[in-house]
Amino acid sequence: MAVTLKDIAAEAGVSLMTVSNVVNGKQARVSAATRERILRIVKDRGYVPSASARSLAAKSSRLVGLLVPAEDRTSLTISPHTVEAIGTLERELRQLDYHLMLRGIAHRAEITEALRSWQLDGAVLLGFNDPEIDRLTAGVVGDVALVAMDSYSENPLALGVRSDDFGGAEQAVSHLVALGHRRIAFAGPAFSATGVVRQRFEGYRTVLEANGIAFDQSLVADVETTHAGGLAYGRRLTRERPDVTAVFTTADILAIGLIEGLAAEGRSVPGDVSVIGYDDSDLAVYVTPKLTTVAQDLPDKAAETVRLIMDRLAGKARPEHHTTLGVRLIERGTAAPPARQGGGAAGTA
Amino acid sequence: MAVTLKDIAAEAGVSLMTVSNVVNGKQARVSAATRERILRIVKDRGYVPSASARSLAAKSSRLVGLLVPAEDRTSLTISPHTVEAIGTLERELRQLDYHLMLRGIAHRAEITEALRSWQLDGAVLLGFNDPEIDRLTAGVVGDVALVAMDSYSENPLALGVRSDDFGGAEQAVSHLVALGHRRIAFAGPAFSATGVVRQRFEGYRTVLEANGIAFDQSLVADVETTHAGGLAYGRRLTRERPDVTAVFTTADILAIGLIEGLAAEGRSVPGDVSVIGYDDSDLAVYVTPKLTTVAQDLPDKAAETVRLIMDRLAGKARPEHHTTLGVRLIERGTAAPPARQGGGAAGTA
DNA sequence: CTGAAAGCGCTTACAG
DNA sequence: CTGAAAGCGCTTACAG
Repeated sequence: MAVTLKDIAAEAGVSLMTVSNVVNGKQARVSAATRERILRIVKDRGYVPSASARSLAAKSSRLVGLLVPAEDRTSLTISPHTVEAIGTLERELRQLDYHLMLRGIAHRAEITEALRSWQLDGAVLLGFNDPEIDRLTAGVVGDVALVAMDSYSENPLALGVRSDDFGGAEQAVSHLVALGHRRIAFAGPAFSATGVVRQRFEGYRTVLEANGIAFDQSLVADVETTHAGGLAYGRRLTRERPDVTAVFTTADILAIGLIEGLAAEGRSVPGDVSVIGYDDSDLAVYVTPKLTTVAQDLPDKAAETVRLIMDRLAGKARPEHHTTLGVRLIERGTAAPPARQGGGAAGTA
Repeated sequence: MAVTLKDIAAEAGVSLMTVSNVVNGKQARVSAATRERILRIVKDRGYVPSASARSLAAKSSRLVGLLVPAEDRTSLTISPHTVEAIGTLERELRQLDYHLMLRGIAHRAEITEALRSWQLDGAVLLGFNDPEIDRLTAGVVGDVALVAMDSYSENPLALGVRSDDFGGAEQAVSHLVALGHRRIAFAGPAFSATGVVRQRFEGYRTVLEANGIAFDQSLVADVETTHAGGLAYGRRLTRERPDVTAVFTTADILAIGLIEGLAAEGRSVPGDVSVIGYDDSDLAVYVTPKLTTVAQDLPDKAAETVRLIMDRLAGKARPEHHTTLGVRLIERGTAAPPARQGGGAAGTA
């Protein structure tokens, strides 16, 4: 078997405890000489502490879960925009000597199971919507340090970290208005009373109002956050609302599909229609023209998430409010003045 | 604290052991009546077994590591093409009641550490290159069930699962030759004697030879697998080798950058130059024209990876050979006959 | 500054 | 079919 604390203790001629203290860096409790000798042996023998023994004996597992919704027999849907978060989460945790367990959640009970079975110190909820988070009770999550990314739930059991979705929408739509657009559509997935998409919608509506543009419910489109969703919407929009000169979307991928759908109907971007995306994913610069979009700092969001978890673990009080990170509009090539507004592109070039 | 085996045993009036047997489904050892009674209580009390206690006592942790190379202070580089694999890996494992631990590896010693500290039953190596895998010794990895994805290493310590890279290149380059191309470049990252890129290169070279096309070393370009890498290469290629009419690339992202670089120099795809990508990532259909590319079945690869690990855990003999999965060329819009070959596009339209 | 004891929640032989 | 004992490798009080 692998070498254990006992082996090291025997070789060093000290007790288990002393080795344990040294390994865990409780310096004050061991003389420098002893410490160095033990560290030598630990290194020579290639001792690696047993995490399961440690979790069992201590109250801490040094394990954080990354919980992601998943259909039962289905793979995790990891959107391109969450991938980046995963990598950063892992790094931040690794640097603090924590480990990341990735777990798909098909039923709510699996949250409890994941948390309890591995005695997770904390967990981040990625991709759950607000109603799901609202429903979390102490019975389900115990008192694990929980952080929900992109949540607007007021459930005190799960701290929220998100970016300024309302402000992002404001920036995007203001930009469109400043360019001269008046008939601006909103395209995103169905939303409820709360959540990321709702916030962006409110930002959109607020800017319209502030600029004296009447809100038109028929300009709000329920579009799935996929390329196909955007594409279908682009065609539909051309047929049903050729008067629309700009669209604010809730995701780059949707915006890119939209642009293709528009093109399929002979309408160019930004010549005939301006389009603004959201996320500033890598994709945004791979397409032509490059996408004007709202950028959020994912690494920053992930780092903040880890910080919140660590604060909670360190026994700090729960913060009063959610954490909101800034966003900014990245102007590229898909938003322009409504020069040739209306009609198809075919005869206008 | 949470409810334990002991609590259940007490409530059911049986021994710890009996509950343990029931929970672990060792049916033969407990009467049906007792079993049902225990199961009831387990459910009512919401008992969740402690994974750390179990790993400590048993020889199995039911934990599989996903080890990914990572610079020290850097996030994991999760290429879009590996993301899909992660999701599928998680699902397959979850269905078998295993868990996935995601771990970035900065130094080789961290592999040992990850494996030993959590007593991982198995691990998949994702994104390591062949020389790194060659260097793995029993001292580093013990006898954990190890599977390296996309590896051509002959190291018996890490079984390999990959797709038919040689064949994929053959299909792509044959297609180009059939279209009438003779000056076909190869663009991919630097490669050594073995590995994925080397295989694709050999496939490329083999097809050229089979068709009586002299191999030209100056047509083999060392290009980083990024959009920027492809873009720079596109510009360079136009200036230095305007006679090239087709490029076979080792990644979609590189191909997309290449197309943009070509366009920046006034050359169109596929009008002036044909381009074939690799991976059939989502990206491939987001760009215009849609990318002709070689598709590999990532979910299948992930499933096969899990199967190999489980076989090893079940004590089956190590397979004789690596597992190789099929690939296929997806013809879309970036490969066409070399109609207007040579020169820039500006005056040829 | 260092140590002996108890215990974390399980499973593994081994008895009956 | 069921149980009492030992032990997995640690940490946590508590003594000295």
